[in-house]
Order: sequence, then structure tokens, then C-alpha cells
Amino acid sequence: MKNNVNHEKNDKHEQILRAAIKTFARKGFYNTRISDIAKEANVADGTIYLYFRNKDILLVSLFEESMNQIIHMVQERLAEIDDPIEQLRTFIKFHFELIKKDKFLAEVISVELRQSNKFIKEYKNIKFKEYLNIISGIIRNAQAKGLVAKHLMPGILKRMVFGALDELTLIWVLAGDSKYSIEKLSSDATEVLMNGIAIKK
Amino acid sequence: MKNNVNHEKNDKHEQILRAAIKTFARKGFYNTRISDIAKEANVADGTIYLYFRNKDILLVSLFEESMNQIIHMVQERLAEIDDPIEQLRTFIKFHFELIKKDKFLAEVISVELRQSNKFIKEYKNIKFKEYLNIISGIIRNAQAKGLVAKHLMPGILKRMVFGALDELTLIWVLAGDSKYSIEKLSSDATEVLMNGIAIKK
DNA sequence: CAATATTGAATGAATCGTCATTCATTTTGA
DNA sequence: TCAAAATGAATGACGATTCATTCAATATTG
Repeated sequence: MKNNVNHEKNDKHEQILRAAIKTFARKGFYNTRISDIAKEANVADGTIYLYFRNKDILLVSLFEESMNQIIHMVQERLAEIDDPIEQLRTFIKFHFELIKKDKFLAEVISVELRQSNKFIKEYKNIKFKEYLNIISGIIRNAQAKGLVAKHLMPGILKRMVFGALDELTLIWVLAGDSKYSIEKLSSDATEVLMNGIAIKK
Repeated sequence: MKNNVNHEKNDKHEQILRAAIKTFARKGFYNTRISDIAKEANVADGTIYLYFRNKDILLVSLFEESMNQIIHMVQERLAEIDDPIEQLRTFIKFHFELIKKDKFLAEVISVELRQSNKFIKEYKNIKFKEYLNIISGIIRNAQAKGLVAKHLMPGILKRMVFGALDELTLIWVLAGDSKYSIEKLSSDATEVLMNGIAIKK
């Protein structure tokens, strides 16, 4: 069974990233030791430096690669929809599907993104901005069609939407939670945000 | 005798806390050295340990004491108002007044609270929960008066409100005041949240 | 085909700088 | 005068990063 592992999932890069996500989620970036990640990934400490320049870059790569995938997926879903109001509804739905699918990643993004954005110099955070701009894009379209009041600024609304969703993400990933189901979070969030943003007909 | 709380008018205690807020805001908790705070406060490194058991406790004290004051102030303001809808409006207004008044503190709370909540074991975060429960309290009253739909859960709404406000706080403290004024943030936030939560008459 | 050489991925112990915290000493002020 | 407050140099622990070495896979040779 040890013949040729090269065709197997011996992708160390991926293996280390997954271990990092899991460990950062459990202990937080600053309380995680490289040796913790190495142990979780079943590689030597030094191996991590063959794939990532340093600890900061490991976190940044994690964000970048994840956001890339997420952006791609959500764009795909939105492309099928014409009505901006329906797009916004879908965006919210999609958000909760994502956090359900990868709880550890959701936790790392929710808890560590602010810090890293502010304190890791290498990180310009383009991908995250791109993600937020999907929301403001939808809102601009809605405004053009008279579905959202024109005096509300898309740059502010996108942050409110993200902030609300992100805070709900947090209670779900931290509490584990028997208290609120993803479905209830999703439906309450959708109702409040749609009512708040779209013009009532 | 020397260490904790109730020597209200202790100059150094306050002096160190202010320096800590300023320094944490600039460099983040984990990138701040005790010696940085000492320098900012014009005291010796060791002096800080006469007032705070360790670095973690310094951050926790900062949260607790600030939240105490904030809770007290907001309760006072809300007490003058009967209508829960007006209370919610006032809560939002008050939030932005606060961040305008103490930008550094707003930044520290917004950026560091999640981390500390999750990773500092000593910290049970009672005060922050109390703050959030002011919001859910208002919403429960509104529901009792038929002003907010009963099927929306106050525990979810309080988080959405806080999340939205917190995210707007973040763009203001990080970007400086250039792009959006506090007043515009406040008015857009109020409009969206009130429309989202209150039943349209 | 076997023997040998080359390659580069992986290892993990050792290094080295960085602080949080301590405490012997000094300063303050009642 | 002396207890409390303040100081800041010294300590000790920790942990990111390095790099000499190992090892397995593949290539070369005769």
C-alpha cells in the first residue's frame, strides 16, 4: 500500500491549510503554535515553511484561497437570477449554506479577519472587498430598478448586511448551537434585511 | 489593597487604561508590548502590574469598566422614553454618539472583543451580554405592543442590530471620517433597521 | 537488470530574539 | 522616619524560524 502515494491526496499544501483552519478555529491565530498545526497536519514543523513563507502568510493564504472559491460559487448562483431582490435573498441563503458546510472556516473568517486585515502588513484584503462588492452591486442594480431607495448608500448597506450575517455566523459557530437553527437564523435574517432594504410595494 | 476596582479616583489606574486603549487601538492587543503601554502612560513597566494582574486582565478590565459606563448611560437615556420603537431609534443614535466621542475605545471593542471573548479564559463577558440584552429587551416590549412581528426572535434580532452597527463602527474608525460621516451612517442604519424590524403601519 | 548516483522533499532539534513578569532597590510624601 | 508606591534591569520561558541531515524516489550507468 505504500507504493506510489503521489497520485493519492498527498497534497501537503491543502493538508496544511485544513489543519491550520481547524487549529486557528480552536485556539485562535495568536495562540496557535506552528507546531500545533504541524501535529494536526501530520507533518514536521519545518515542512510548513516549504509551503508558506511564515505564519502570517499562512493565515493570509487561507483567507485568499477560501474567498476565491466562495466568490466563484456565489457569482455562479447569482448569475441565474435576474431580479436584484431575489439575488439578495439568494445571497443571504447562500451565506448560511456556506457556514453550515464549513464551520471551522466560518469561525476563522469571522473571528480573525478583522485582526489580520488591520495588523498583517502583507495583507491588502482585496478578496474580501470583492466579496462585499457583490452585495453593493446587487443593491445598485436594485436602485436602478426603483426597488431600493436611492438615498441609501450601497457602501453602507453592504456593510450592514455583512455585519448582520457575520454576527449571526458568530453565535452559531461559537455556541454550537442548539439554541437557533441555521434555518431560523437564515429566515429571520432574510426577513429583516429584505424588509429593511427593499421598498415595500 | 492596591490592586482592584473601587479606588475610583486613582490617577494611575485611569492613566494606564487610557494608554492601553490608545495603544491597543493602534497596534492590536497581541502586537502591543507592556512596555509600549508603559511608555504611553509615562510609567515604568512594573507599575502596570501594581494595577493589573497581567496583560489579559488589563484588556478585560478595559472592557468591563467601559461597558459599565456605556450601559449606565444608555439605560439613562432609554428610561426617558416609553415607546419601544423610539427607544430602538435612540439606541442606534446613542451608539454613533459614543463612537464619535471615543474613537480609540470603539476601535478596541470592535476589533478585539471577539478574540478576547473566545480566548481569554478569565473573561466571561457578562457586561457585553448585558449590553446586547438591552436591545432584546426593547424588542420584547415592542412585540408585546404589537409593534414587531412576534415570530422574529429577540435573541437573533439583537445580534443583527449589533452586528450591523458594529460593522459600520469599523468602517468609520478604520477609514477615518473621510468617506461616510457619522451622521450618514447613523441615518442609513436607523432607516434600514427600523424598516426591517418594526411593523409598517 | 542491478548497482550506484542524484535530487529534492521532509524532518525536527537547535538557535536566537522577544517579551511578560518579577523583585531588589529607590523615591515619595505623610 | 518609614511604609507605600514606583522603578526598570534581570530573568526565564516560549516559540517562530532555520538548516544540517535523512530518506525515498527516480535517473544513470555498465
